[in-house]
Amino acid sequence: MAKKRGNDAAKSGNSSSEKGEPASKKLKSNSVQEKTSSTEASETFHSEAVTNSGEKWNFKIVSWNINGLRAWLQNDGHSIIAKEDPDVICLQETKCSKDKIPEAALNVPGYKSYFMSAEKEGYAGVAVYSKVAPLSIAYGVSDGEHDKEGRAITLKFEDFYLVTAYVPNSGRGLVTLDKRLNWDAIFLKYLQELDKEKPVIMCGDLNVSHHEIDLANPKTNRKNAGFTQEERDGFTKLLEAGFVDSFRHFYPKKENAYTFWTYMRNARAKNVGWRLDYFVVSERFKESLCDSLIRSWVMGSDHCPITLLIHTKMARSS
Amino acid sequence: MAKKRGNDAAKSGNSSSEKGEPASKKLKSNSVQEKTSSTEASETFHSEAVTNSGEKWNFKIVSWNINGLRAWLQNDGHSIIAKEDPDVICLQETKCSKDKIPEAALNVPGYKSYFMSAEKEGYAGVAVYSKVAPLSIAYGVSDGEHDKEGRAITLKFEDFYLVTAYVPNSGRGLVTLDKRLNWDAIFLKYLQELDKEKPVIMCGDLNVSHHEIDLANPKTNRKNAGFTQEERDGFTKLLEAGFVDSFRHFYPKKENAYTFWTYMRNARAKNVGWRLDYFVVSERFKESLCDSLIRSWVMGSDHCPITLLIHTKMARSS
DNA sequence: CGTATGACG
DNA sequence: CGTCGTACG
Repeated sequence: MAKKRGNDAAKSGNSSSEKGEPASKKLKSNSVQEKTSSTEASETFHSEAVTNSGEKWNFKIVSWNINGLRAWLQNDGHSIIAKEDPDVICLQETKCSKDKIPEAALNVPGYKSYFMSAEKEGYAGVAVYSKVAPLSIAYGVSDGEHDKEGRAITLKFEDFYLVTAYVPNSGRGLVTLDKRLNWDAIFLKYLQELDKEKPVIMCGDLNVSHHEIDLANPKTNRKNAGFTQEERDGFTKLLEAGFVDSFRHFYPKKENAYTFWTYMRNARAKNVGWRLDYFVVSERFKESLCDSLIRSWVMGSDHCPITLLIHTKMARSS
Repeated sequence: MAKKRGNDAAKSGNSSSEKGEPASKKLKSNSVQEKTSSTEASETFHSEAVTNSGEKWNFKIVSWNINGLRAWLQNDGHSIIAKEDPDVICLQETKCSKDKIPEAALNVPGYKSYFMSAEKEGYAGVAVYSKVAPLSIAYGVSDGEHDKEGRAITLKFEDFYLVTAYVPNSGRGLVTLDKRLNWDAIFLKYLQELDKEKPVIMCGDLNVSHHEIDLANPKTNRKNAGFTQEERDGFTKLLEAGFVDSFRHFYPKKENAYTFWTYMRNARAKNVGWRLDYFVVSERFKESLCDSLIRSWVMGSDHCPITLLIHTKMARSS
């Protein structure tokens, strides 16, 4: 039977505490706003977010670039599933061929699991766990070259498509920028095709920080992978095609909000980071959004998980 | 000026405590023999050993397969030099090209250093540190193929040659047994040539356990690298050519005396080991030997160091 | 800096 | 199991 969520998660305090500048987002009148002033994230997974029309969230999606499934398991990254209890969790950079996926990752109680690995050992790879079995599932983006690299999985649900992607990194010295720009074009078309049928929720490591606000050192990274004009333009083009950066939808001016910190130079402790991970949704799906959150305190990878809270009317069983 | 040793090292207790079955070796009458019964090594570097004719040791040589110079430095293997204060220390498997040797290993106060690295990065390689500058030094064994792999250094001293060697491993499935047997023949000739001129002290990782007593699991290793009949025969041939296994000279029946334990299966804690490291000397040099010791408690590699105590009449400065 | 390979032991 | 190398990020 369909289960309502959001309600039962109600507790005192800390809801919406990540919101520096709530924008198009309505806050519940009784929400506690302490800890709201700084850029600090509160270390809770609780939220009472609602849609613009006041419907409480009842479906949660997590996305996380885990930088190696096996290391992530050892680092207890896995525990995010118990803590967030998401309906769907999408993982990028599993770096693990299918036959080497540990039992604990293959069979997660309560979830169906889907994997797409790269041909190259220990490279790229994505995975999805879903409580609800999708109507159908598709691997890749229908491109011979990109699909060798295990970069996308699409789940068709009743009222939306969910696509998770690990977008090609342009590399040191931008040696693979061409591959990346080729992906951007192909991927946009892919999303547009899906969008003709149903609203799309696309999430993952998009390997770009869109604007200066989206990384700690915009000035010095203009020529570096993840902040070249070409990559930024690719993202702009995506939004212009009728999609929305859900985090900026809720927090248009929030600074110091990142999802990736290089392991080098103690960057995470200093919050010298990049926002590379996104939930991007079809324009018309905005009305179903309740919140878009960055779990910046969650360790286990050089990226942190991000969480999307939505209200869906589709039947859900768990 | 020449400095006498052995004497000044005198302390109470624990001398000769490694000796399970003292054989051709004379014990000092006042030596304490507690801890002598078991196979346990006492954790001391002290000794008052003398030659058959009663001359105290005054020259100490250490040999150690360190399994990676840089890791060994990090594991504080380096501290053996302060603890043993050897006149010469020979290292095998430095796994480090010359240009990558850390400063701390290049310049050891009180020692001259000599390195022979393999062409292949991170493979094999040997090194020698000596307080006394040798009369001359030679790298390799005058063989084009073997000498690409950085496997031997020869130091010419007044009254002996010191050769250190890292003998080729025959490999899993004995894939490089041929290379190994080729080495054995070439190396034996090389030693015999030196032996014509002066007595030879040869030390290092010979990658063979000679007899069943020299490894924990002789039955199951008959077909494995380090205990094949061919490798054992090679060692027998070396001894038949007029050389002596100094450890067996002193301890002909001592069991459970090993110098290598695989990192796998907790082998070292269980003393499931192999005696692969040796001091082999010219027959006529026996009269200069004071002791041949295994420092089985010294950590920092999957091998432990071994120590040779000799009496030399050559002038020594320090 | 850290997760992956693969060679070697 | 652990130390190397290289690729990748």
